[in-house]
Amino acid sequence: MARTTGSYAGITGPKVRQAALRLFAQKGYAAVSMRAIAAEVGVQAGALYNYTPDKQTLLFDLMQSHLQGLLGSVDTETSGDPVAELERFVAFHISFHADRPDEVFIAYMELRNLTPENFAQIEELRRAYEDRLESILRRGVDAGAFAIDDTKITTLAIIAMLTGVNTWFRQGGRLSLDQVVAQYWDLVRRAVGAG
Amino acid sequence: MARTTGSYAGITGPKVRQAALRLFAQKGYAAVSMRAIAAEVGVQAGALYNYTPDKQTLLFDLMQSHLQGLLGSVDTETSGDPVAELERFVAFHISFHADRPDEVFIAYMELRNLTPENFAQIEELRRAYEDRLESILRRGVDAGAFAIDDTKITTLAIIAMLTGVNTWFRQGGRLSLDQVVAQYWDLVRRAVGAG
DNA sequence: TTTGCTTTTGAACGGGCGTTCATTAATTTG
DNA sequence: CAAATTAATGAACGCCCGTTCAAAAGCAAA
Repeated sequence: MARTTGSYAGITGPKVRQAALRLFAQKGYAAVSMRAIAAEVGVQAGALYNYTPDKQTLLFDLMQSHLQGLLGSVDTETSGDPVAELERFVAFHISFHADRPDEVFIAYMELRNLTPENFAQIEELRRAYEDRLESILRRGVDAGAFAIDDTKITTLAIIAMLTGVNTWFRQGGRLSLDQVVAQYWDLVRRAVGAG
Repeated sequence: MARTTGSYAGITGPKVRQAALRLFAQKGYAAVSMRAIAAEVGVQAGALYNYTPDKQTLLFDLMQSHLQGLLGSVDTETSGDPVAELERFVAFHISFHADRPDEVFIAYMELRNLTPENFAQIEELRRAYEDRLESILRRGVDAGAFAIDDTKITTLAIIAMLTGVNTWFRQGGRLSLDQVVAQYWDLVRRAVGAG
């Protein structure tokens, strides 16, 4: 046998990414073999190399896509109202992450499985995202809207708190996403001393 | 060769645990071989099986010890002053975790590498710890000291925020541990509406 | 219908994996 | 000093790993 009936790169390619995403999130990068990914796609291991040069790049591409999507979706315009901007950020972060649990899990858990060069690139994207939040906080402090000692620490604290939602939130659970967002906005709003 | 000069179970045993701890934290459970742990200890792979029945149990024991230490060290007495109890909890959590970065990392990152039975046991310990915080929050709400909508969510949000310290805090960095504790206590105190 | 391109197979490569165990050396016990 | 116990070796077990590649089959264009 060789090429199989109905096989197209435009179909198999995305399937490979989806299978890798699911399995990496579920079992971890190191615990997932290329043969396991291939089995999930319904193909032999060798065929995966039509879609990625190697396993490491497959991981890196998944992380990079996720973070680029995150950076591309977060609001960047300044309204002059830091409180409103912060509220928007909180709602955006929780919603975006809740929609992509596997991507988020991988982006946080598999950093140590990146080569140093790939790690540096991913870290840069993450830092750029954190900077978006810190910029809101700084402008809020300057405007007298927030009472914060250290914007860097507060940035990291808020992001850790918000990302933590993904460890327990499930669609269809006790609380709707809107309710969760409202709860966390309450916590964040008061933590930064706004209102 | 066989038994080596100066070899004692009381020395090799802890070495095995330390090596596994360090390597699991650095590279991840699945990416660390028994041979790599043995090399770190300075022994052949077969000798490890004098100290653990298998690799899985080695991981489980590390997690269990950590969480039992956590539960055994957290303050359990109720003072009647929920604000003071919460402040104590924040300081304890940050300090205890800052002293044990490898244990914390493993306890959060390697959950998916536990067998279902082992996972259930670890989860029970974690939940018991979370319950300590939630109990403080509930008593504070009852006493009118805190303004919180949902104590369960607030518990998870606070723990995620505090544990996040471990992703960036390093001894000898820009901030001392006391400064970090003070910053986070500010954030938490205001988030729960105390003072 | 032939040609050329795309896609996959399946075998093979060298190597590492967790674990077991007979053997042996170091140490303690009597 | 002899016997018993402890702690390690090192080879072996069967198996899985990431990756490569010649060969073959499906498909599109002429």
